[in-house]
Amino acid sequence: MAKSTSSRKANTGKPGSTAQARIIREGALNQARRSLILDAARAAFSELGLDGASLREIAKRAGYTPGAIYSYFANLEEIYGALLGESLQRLNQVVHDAKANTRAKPRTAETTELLRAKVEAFYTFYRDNPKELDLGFYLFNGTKPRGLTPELNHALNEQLLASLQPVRDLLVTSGLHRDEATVETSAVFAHIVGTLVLAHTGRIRLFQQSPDALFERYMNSLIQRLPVSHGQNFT
Amino acid sequence: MAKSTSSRKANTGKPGSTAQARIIREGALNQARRSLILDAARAAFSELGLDGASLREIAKRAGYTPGAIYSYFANLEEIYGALLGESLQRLNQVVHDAKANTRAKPRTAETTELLRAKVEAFYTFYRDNPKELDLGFYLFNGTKPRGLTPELNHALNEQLLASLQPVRDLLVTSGLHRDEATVETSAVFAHIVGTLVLAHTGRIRLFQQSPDALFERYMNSLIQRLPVSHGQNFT
Amino acid sequence: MAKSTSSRKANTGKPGSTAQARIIREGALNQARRSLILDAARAAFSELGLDGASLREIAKRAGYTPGAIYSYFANLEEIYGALLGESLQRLNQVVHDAKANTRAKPRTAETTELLRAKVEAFYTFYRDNPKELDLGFYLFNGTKPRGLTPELNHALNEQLLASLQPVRDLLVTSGLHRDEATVETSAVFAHIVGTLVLAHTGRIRLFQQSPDALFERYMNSLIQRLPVSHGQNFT
Amino acid sequence: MAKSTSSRKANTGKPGSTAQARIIREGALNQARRSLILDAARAAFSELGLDGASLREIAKRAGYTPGAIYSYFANLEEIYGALLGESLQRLNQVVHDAKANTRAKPRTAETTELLRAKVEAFYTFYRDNPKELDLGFYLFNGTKPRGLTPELNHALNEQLLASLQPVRDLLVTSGLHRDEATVETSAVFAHIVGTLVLAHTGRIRLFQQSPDALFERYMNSLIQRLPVSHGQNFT
DNA sequence: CATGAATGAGAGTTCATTCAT
DNA sequence: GATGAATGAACTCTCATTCAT
Repeated sequence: MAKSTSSRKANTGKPGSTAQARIIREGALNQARRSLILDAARAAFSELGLDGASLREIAKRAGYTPGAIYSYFANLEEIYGALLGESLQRLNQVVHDAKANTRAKPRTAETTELLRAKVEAFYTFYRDNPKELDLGFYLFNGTKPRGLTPELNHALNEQLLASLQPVRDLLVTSGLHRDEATVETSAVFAHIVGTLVLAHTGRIRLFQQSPDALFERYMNSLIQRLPVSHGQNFT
Repeated sequence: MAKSTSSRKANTGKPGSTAQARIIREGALNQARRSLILDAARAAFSELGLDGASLREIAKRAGYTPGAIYSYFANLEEIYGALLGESLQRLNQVVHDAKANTRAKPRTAETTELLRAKVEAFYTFYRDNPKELDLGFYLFNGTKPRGLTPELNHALNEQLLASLQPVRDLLVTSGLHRDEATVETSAVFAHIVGTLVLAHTGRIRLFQQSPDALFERYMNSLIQRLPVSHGQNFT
Repeated sequence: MAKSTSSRKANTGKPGSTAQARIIREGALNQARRSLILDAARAAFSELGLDGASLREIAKRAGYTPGAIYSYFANLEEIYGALLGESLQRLNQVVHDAKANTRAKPRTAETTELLRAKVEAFYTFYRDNPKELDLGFYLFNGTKPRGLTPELNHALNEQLLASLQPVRDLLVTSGLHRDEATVETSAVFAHIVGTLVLAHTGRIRLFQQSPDALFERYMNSLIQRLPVSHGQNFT
Repeated sequence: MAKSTSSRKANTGKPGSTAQARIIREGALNQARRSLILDAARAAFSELGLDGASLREIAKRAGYTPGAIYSYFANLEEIYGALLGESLQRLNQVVHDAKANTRAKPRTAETTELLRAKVEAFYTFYRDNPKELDLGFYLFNGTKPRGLTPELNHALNEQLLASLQPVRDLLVTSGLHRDEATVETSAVFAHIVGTLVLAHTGRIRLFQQSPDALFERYMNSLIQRLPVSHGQNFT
């Protein structure tokens, strides 16, 4: 059946454009419109929160009728999943792209500075996109068990792990045992999440603290605790 | 309220009771029924999560009809607010009641052990009542403080601060400068929140970590960093 | 909880009317409004068929908003079930009330004439309320498995059996063995259903037949086959 | 249609073929694809029932997209109509092909046995294809002939009559007056339909009967009532 | 105080059908 | 002929809140 569809399709291509070209073109269009919807979803979500990002609202913002959305996504949760997937992909990119700031201290330990840069990239990403942090937490097992197929859940988890992998690797490079590196990665992740959650919910102001300061403090202490190359030990 | 003491209810007051006595008595009754509703709300909320704790559900569990709830609370969010207030009160109690575990090391630095006990009480409270952590985050979702009056918001914040005050005090006692103690309190709060958020959303399993281990690790490092009385320095 | 509700309710009755009286009154009101909705549902169903009898349509006809219906019925299927239950109750009544027409043949076998009257009552009921025949068939296992709890299904089946019980009893009285009476009851039921289905779908006109004639023909042959008292054999 | 032979398709006609030949060939193609769709529809319908046989589902099973269906059928109901037409055609075939089972009783009255065979073929057809019985009833639901054109309706009726014609003819051959044969044909049709409707809706189980037994019982009584050639009376 | 029927808005989803390509 | 995105209307159902009683 699937075969017969494609063969039929293959024969109906407009003259001058191969079937394959059309498929690619249409696939691109499709992808673009999916993106359009995801943009609308992200905007709705970021302005109104998860509860406000109803299918109707997303459709309205995307310039669609509600039913039209179902041409691109099977259901609302698939949109949420796609949104989170996109977010994690950007996070991944950001962390991977992060480079050590060697401007000020040219001859210091590069590993340490790279580690700092990567963790900071992670921190900054969620600091500046607060809702994307919510997205993951709202979506999964925890507070609001919003479906998600096990496969998607798994894939998303992998993406998250991948984002933190460079951090762990650098911790190992810095002399930490692998297990210890994993623990430290979890800890720094937890610290960042905690700091940002408090910041986003206005709790951090209670202590007249800034999230940036808290984060930097933790980062410094982390680096201090590393066995080698804190930058000071080879004057 | 004055209106509600209508003609057909006027003669239900017991004879021989002054108006004031009746008001007090009724106020107490009122308070009791508010509690009843809050109990129902807490149960519903803890079993079904925020989404499941609809007004209908709460009313049903409290043995009331939906409309009746509005005699005690202006709206659903006021219930949530009250719930959070209650939660923070319990948290306060728990932290204040926490005693140093001096069983094993009778002559060790009590301050340090008391600090550990208090922070642990805080941690344990939220670890064992995960939904109560959610509550605060849902209610004060950054830009969207869900219908809480500024006064209530302020009061709740004060309660939270009060819960952590003992921790800050002990940090000062331990030799930290006041500002530094505040920062450290924020940091430990953030770490706990982060750890638990990751735990509740299943994220911590990704790293094959347990929240307890992560917490204890942080706690130990915190105590290590204190200027005095780590228990080792006066053999 | 249930107890506390009722006790509370008991104390709030208006003066001059006992709580019980109010409950009865309100129960009656409730019942009346349920009836109103069922009337609307029956009308919608009879005019538009099952597909047209949407909850919206029923609500509109009853003068309600869709949501209001849910104060009286848990869901649409419960309405259908109630409709069918009501229908079967009327059928039961009609069959039970059917009396032998002894006007013309005063000294003939009463049993036979009573049998004829009962079966005819059954036939006439569905002939004159064609949609109510559909209702049962659409509702159950068959064509459109529209839910229905097993309990309700069972209850409805019992009602249907009860309607035909008098027929079976009279067949036994007429000398048929019990098993044979059951078979004959099924057969006559099937024949009536078939005749009416063909009539309602316009199929019977194809043969230029009238359902009444077909029915009477079958009835006569049935009576002819009875072992005793056809009315002619004891001049 | 003329429009559809558009410029880009004009040169797809094989060279050397006359316009008429092409029309015929295309007509055949058309017919074949209609069949393809009807096959899909029948499968969907027989597996999922009328409600499940949505246009989307049919299209999917046929390897088409929804819009493509409209090249072959004006709307969904036309598909249903065609499906019913096809069904009746098969019914016709089945009845016509039915031969007397003369194996056991070689010298018995052939007419009677042939009659039995034909009626049984009719019965068996609908017993084994229950959904096809539904089809007719859904389509011609009394007051609401679901979108069938009068012509189609007429044609379908003729097909149904034709299926039963052999039965009527054999009844005449068996000695029944023509009118009486028509009545009996209607009656047996009604009985079969009633029996099967009860069977398909699970109603027959209420009486612990099997449809086959009920049918055979009726068939025997019918043959018994025939004026001649029951096979026993002319040794 | 308490009831609970009712509102009105909105949720996600499905569908036959249309039409530009 | 065929695509498949899009419409628009419909679907059942849930909810916080109101208000006459």
